[in-house]
Amino acid sequence: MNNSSLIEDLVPPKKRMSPQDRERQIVNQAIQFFAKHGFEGQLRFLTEELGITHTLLYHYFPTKQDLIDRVYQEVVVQRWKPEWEELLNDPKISPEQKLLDFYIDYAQTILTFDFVRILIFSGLADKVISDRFFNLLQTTVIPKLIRETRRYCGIKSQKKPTSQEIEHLMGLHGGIFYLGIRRWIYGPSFQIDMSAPTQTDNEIVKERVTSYLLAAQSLFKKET
Amino acid sequence: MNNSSLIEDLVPPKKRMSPQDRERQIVNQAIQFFAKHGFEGQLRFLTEELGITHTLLYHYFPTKQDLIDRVYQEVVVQRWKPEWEELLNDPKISPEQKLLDFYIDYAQTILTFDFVRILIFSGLADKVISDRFFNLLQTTVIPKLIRETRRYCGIKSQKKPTSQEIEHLMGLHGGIFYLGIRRWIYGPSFQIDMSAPTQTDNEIVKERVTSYLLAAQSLFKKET
DNA sequence: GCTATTATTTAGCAATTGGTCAATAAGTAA
DNA sequence: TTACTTATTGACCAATTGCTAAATAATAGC
Repeated sequence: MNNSSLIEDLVPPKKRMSPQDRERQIVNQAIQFFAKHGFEGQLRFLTEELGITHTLLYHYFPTKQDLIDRVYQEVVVQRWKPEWEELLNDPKISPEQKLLDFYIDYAQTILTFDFVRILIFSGLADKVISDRFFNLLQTTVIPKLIRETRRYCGIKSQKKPTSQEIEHLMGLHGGIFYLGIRRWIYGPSFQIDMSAPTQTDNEIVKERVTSYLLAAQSLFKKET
Repeated sequence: MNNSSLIEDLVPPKKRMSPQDRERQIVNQAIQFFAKHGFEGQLRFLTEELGITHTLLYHYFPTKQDLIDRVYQEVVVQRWKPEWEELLNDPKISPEQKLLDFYIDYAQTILTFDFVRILIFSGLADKVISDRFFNLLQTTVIPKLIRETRRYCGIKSQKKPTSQEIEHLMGLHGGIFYLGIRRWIYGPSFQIDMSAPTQTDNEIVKERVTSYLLAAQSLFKKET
């Protein structure tokens, strides 16, 4: 009963919360919840974790889809960085440095538990959010990445990317995304022996980008 | 009513089927069904597709889990080819040819709608089947692939694979698996422009393996 | 045709699940 | 204290879902 007891301070306050705080709390928990269980997870379990009744959840999000849409927004849409395009257009940076800087930041941004799993859950189900994300990729950074690859290889062509160039880039792209799949979907069963010294994500990304450029040179230099 | 009419022959017979045929029919449909909707798909919809009552399904598979286990077996476990190990141990084949032959057949084997999606669904959920599959990978082909990579690079070391070697291989492995993710999970939204000439899967795999070996040489030759 | 077997269906149950509505009680301003 | 707003809850609902038991009907063997 005594709200000022020390023990009570360790427990999240059960009193009335301001709508903003409560909504924030719900969304944060929902992100972790849906990333873990998928969008078919039962809302009653989510509210159980939150320590509220499921009725209160419906007060903030009238339908389950409303909550899902909000989670999509926060996890995927808002995570896209417009500065990636600026970086790739910066004339003061060399092609290899651009690719490296981009993929290191890209990897750090998307290789998280909630992003990887929610993107995959979306792809398996309605594809709404994965579509939007990949549209961004295809229309913005991919053409620039290929332009920089050509520049690195000393190719002058202004033609639109060939399927071979895109596929080669997808090899790199997939190799990096696969880090997230191993870590957040397959889980600990597919981890490398941890007793030996392991590389950091940045080191791994760097080696993949370097390998990509090296192979690009030998694949494309004969052309034009 | 006339069972011998030509039209009837085009429609699957609705009569009593032998237990073996019926079971086969159920399993085949269940594979496609679970691959499409995940393991939370409702059995009533599956039986609807089959044109039978859901009660009959329970006659053949007493619980849903029994059916799921059977699907796992057919799609993932039985798809593993023991001859992959033989191929990689064949002394008459060059390292690059081995890697190429292996990954071309591996890609053809696993880059299917049902395999890719069921493996991912499993990884997102209980991980039972993805664990088993990756254990096979880690204990059988991966060490051999790295041994052949070393041989290709002219490295004599007998030490167990380093994390750098494994990670480099994972770059290739992920790049190939990503083909399946793009095709069967993200779907048509992330397909390359089809108006231009595209590469076949075999051509793509070949270029990735070649790139992998080329990069391996420059990554590892300085050692030992 | 007759009968025994069994593939298949009809009817239904208990638990679950997304969602509703009126009642309650914690703050706030007077 | 009192009145008022509203965050929060308890009780409930219709549809769904994995699963069961008894009834039905198609087939094979005699």
